[in-house]
Amino acid sequence: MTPAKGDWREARRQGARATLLATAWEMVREDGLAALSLRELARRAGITTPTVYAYFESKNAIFDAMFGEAAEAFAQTKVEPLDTADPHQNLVADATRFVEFCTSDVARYQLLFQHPLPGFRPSPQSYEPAVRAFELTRDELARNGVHDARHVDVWTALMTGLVDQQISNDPGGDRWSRLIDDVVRMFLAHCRNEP
Amino acid sequence: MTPAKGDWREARRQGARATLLATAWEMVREDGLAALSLRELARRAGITTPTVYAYFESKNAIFDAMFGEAAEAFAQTKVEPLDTADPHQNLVADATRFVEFCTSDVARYQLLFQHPLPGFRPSPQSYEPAVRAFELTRDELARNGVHDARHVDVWTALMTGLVDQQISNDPGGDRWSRLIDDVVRMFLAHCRNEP
DNA sequence: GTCTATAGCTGGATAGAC
DNA sequence: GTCTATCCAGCTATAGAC
Repeated sequence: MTPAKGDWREARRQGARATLLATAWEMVREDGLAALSLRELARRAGITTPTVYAYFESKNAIFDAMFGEAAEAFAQTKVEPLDTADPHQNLVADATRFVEFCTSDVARYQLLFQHPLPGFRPSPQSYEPAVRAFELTRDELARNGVHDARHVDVWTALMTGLVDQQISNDPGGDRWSRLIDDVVRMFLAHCRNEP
Repeated sequence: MTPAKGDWREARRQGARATLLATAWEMVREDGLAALSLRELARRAGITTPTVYAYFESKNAIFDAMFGEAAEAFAQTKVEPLDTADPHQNLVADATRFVEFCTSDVARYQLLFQHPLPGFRPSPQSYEPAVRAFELTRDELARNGVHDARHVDVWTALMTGLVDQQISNDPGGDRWSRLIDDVVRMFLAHCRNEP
């Protein structure tokens, strides 16, 4: 058994890590992923730059931890059960959650689904929750009778397209997110007609 | 009338500018937009850093000129006439050109349609060809009986989604670009059913 | 674990000679 | 227009005292 003293230390350590990550999220939300600097991160957290290295071995280790948090948050959006017994309505709800998840934190979306950081690849551990979450979307589509891999790809393109246009051309608005209903109807009609 | 000597000088100057821009495109294609550095640009072009400032007043001026070239190239994809008399087939051809244009040069696509450079806004002159080109897509949709603004937004989301997934998850392949046919059929059927 | 100090690099931009 | 030389700022990361 680990002694209690060690637990305290470890808890303190994890708390400090969490504080740094929260501060890092603040920064990338304000100025984009590329603008994360360890100096500014340390300054905001009230420590000095070298101390950051007591908690993360490199800048990429910070991004990896952030990626892990983002993937976990994404997986979390899938566990709360959808409300209705109607598969169509559940798919709409799933899409709504997805678009909301992405547009509510653009930096998180970019870190998770685009690859805007040259030289950074998430570790398998950080990546795993995202894969798990994607499987659940496949299940949701299957309950709507959508099994064809091509149709699944059309679905991901549709979701990404709505998010991308919303972020790029109407940030903070709902010009594209309000189209979810139409788009789901269009998609399911298409899959039914061309199985 | 401008004397011939001035014309030579001006032509030389424009040629040097063009060389620098071509080199800049090379660099951003290799390493992304954020990786453009004036030192490296000068090195590759065989001049020194201060000389770059003889042709562009700042780094953002270079990005603006690149944006202008990208917008002009985009407009150019719209002027070659589409082949058939069938509006549906023309829309497919238009979509194919668009996806090809975007996926064949990711950096150009990002510069033109996403906004990945904090602090950079294209000048109106550079932006104008892109607006012109978008109007032509609206016309193409109108010839297919699509007039509703919501439907136009669904169209742009579809195109962006295909491009985005193709770039992010199958670079160099055709996993999403080959879905254009299906997607256009899906879209037009939807617009016909819900006018 | 936290600090001071600093190495070592890269960046955009400018001064001034030629 | 082109150069050398330089300024000033930013960055990641490390050494070593405490």
